[in-house]
Amino acid sequence: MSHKKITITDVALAAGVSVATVSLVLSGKGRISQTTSERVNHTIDQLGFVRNRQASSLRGGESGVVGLIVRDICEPFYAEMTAGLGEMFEAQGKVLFLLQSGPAASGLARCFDTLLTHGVDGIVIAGGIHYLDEKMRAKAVEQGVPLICASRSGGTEGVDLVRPDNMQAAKMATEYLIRKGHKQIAYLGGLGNSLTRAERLGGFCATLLQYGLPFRSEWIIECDYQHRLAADAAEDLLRRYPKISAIVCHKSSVALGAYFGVLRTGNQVAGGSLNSLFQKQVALIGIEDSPELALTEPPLTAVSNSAREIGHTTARRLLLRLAGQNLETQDIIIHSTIIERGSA
Amino acid sequence: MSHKKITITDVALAAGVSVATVSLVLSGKGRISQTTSERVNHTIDQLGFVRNRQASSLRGGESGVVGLIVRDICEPFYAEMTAGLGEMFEAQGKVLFLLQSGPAASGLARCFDTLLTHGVDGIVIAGGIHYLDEKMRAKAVEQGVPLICASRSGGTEGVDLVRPDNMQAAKMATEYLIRKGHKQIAYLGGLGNSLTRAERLGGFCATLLQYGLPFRSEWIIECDYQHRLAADAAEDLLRRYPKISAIVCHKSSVALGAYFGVLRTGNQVAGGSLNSLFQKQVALIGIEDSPELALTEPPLTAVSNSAREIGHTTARRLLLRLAGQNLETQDIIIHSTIIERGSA
DNA sequence: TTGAAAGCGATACCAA
DNA sequence: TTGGTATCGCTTTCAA
Repeated sequence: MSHKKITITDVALAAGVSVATVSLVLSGKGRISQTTSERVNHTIDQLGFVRNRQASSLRGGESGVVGLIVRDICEPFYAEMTAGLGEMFEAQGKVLFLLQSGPAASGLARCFDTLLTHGVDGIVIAGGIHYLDEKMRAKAVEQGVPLICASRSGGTEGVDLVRPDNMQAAKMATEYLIRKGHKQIAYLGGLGNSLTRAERLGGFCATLLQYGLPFRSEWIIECDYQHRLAADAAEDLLRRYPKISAIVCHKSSVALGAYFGVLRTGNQVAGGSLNSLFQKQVALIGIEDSPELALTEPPLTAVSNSAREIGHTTARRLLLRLAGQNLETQDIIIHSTIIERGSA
Repeated sequence: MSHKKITITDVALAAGVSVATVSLVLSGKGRISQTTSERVNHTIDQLGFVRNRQASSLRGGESGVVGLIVRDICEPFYAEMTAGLGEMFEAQGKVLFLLQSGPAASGLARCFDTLLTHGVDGIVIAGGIHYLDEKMRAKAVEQGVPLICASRSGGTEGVDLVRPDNMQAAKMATEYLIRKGHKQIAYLGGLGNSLTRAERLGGFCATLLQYGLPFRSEWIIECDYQHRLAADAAEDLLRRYPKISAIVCHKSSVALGAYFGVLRTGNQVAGGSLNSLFQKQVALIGIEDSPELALTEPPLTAVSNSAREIGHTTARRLLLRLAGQNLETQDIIIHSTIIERGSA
């Protein structure tokens, strides 16, 4: 018993005007008299008419849909970036297709085709952008669909890219520790094949050099996303090199892990009240913030991840392209700020 | 210089067949000879043709699009549920519209209209479902668009709902503590107006009664999402009622906060090695797991949030409805499991 | 200011 | 097994 769907024809009939008029009222384009406009609008919500965007975009206009391909929406960074994107687009009356590419290369290509077939106006690729190949690029150009990447690390050719300034973030973190008087600083976390990590390490090392501090490669420790390993690694590092007085943590989960690692060594995390003069204090700072870091005692200072801002900026950039602007491809770098919480 | 878009007409022309034939090849419906089929397929990817789904769904078919309205994608629970939904739908060749309704009631209605206008085949509402009113319900029915809710707590009428079993989750958590020998158990976290909390409290109280344990309303403490407050609340609670030996935590962030609260009182969290016989041990258990809970020393036991499974189940249910099954509206309840980590 | 009519790209029915 | 063609709902000239 599905009530026959209401179309502009029905509206036109009921309002006693032509379909063309209804269409004009809908889009607010032609000059329509006050009275007609009101009458049409009235019949529209009397009949419960909903405009069919598929039909309108078929005829010529935009679809009002942008596609987002994200590797894994569960990663807080991408979740927040997605939220930022969504906010911005929804404010423009656009809506987001969300596809998850997963870890495999084939995922991206599959998502890409799906989006094209659905007639999106533009595509945002977030994460896993190294899988973006020339073939996809070409296809996007051919279809006239602008492409833009948002990622945690750099490295694409001929495509707009919005990303955090990993180097600057690490620099800020390191300088923060140095200004607090630390001279023996280690870097903990991330895996060797991570581009993001490479960039952050760059900032870390450069800052040490800049301040004339020693750089020791044994103080740069890999450890993967499993929290517990970060704690182990921190503990091990501190036991082996008791001189270390501060650690730059590759990401927030590592910072949290390191926090527990420090406690296990019997030392204190710097910033809290000094309970004992016999305990050494180790300072921690995280790159990429997360709410959990506010929780420890003392709470941990971190560098913001700027995920939401990256989302906003990406959306704005894509909107420019959609507006038909002919722009050079560009890397847009979003800076981070320090979120000081009292650890030092 | 946008290359004119390739349509099936172009393909038909190039392959020397009719558009009807191409369409049949595309959908694999009519019986087409091997040779023709191959020739068509060949020209298709020679010309780089991409099928326009807007056009096909206009004519009659499904759009292959499902709308998802989520209050805030940044909440890990909903992020993971979204991931589960996406996986399932993508496996069926469907794609997800993601809209964020935000905290306001108006948000839901706006998202809802947007989705209808875009011609989605079905709609999933995740979170904020108490804003779902009769008007929207009616509109969905009128448009023939199945509606389904996925949420953390119950309470809708006439709409399919997939949700966790909050009561059972709290029951499990409480029983877990009781079996470890605890008799003085408190409940910490959540706000009074939360339905989810009400359900969990129900399970908590029922279990206490069932085991003949005392139920004291002063041991049921509200505290909001700010982590730090959870620590304060736990500390305060334990100082005021030193008899309390275990706490059921409303969610994972509260559990983490409570962990620090316990430490501040000078007590130990149960499960670790006994450092001192003079310290009391307080057991913690979280409802809704999160990776951070594996991090503390000792790691915290929790009840799984089953977010991904809720996503899967919701998707399956909607797919049934899309397949035209005429089903009774139903509440589907997903059970939780204990993730034991050694705290007790 | 409004109306009539020609498509947009794909589908599906009816013929051939 | 294939080909013509009306049709989906809407936009957009061009006339009235």
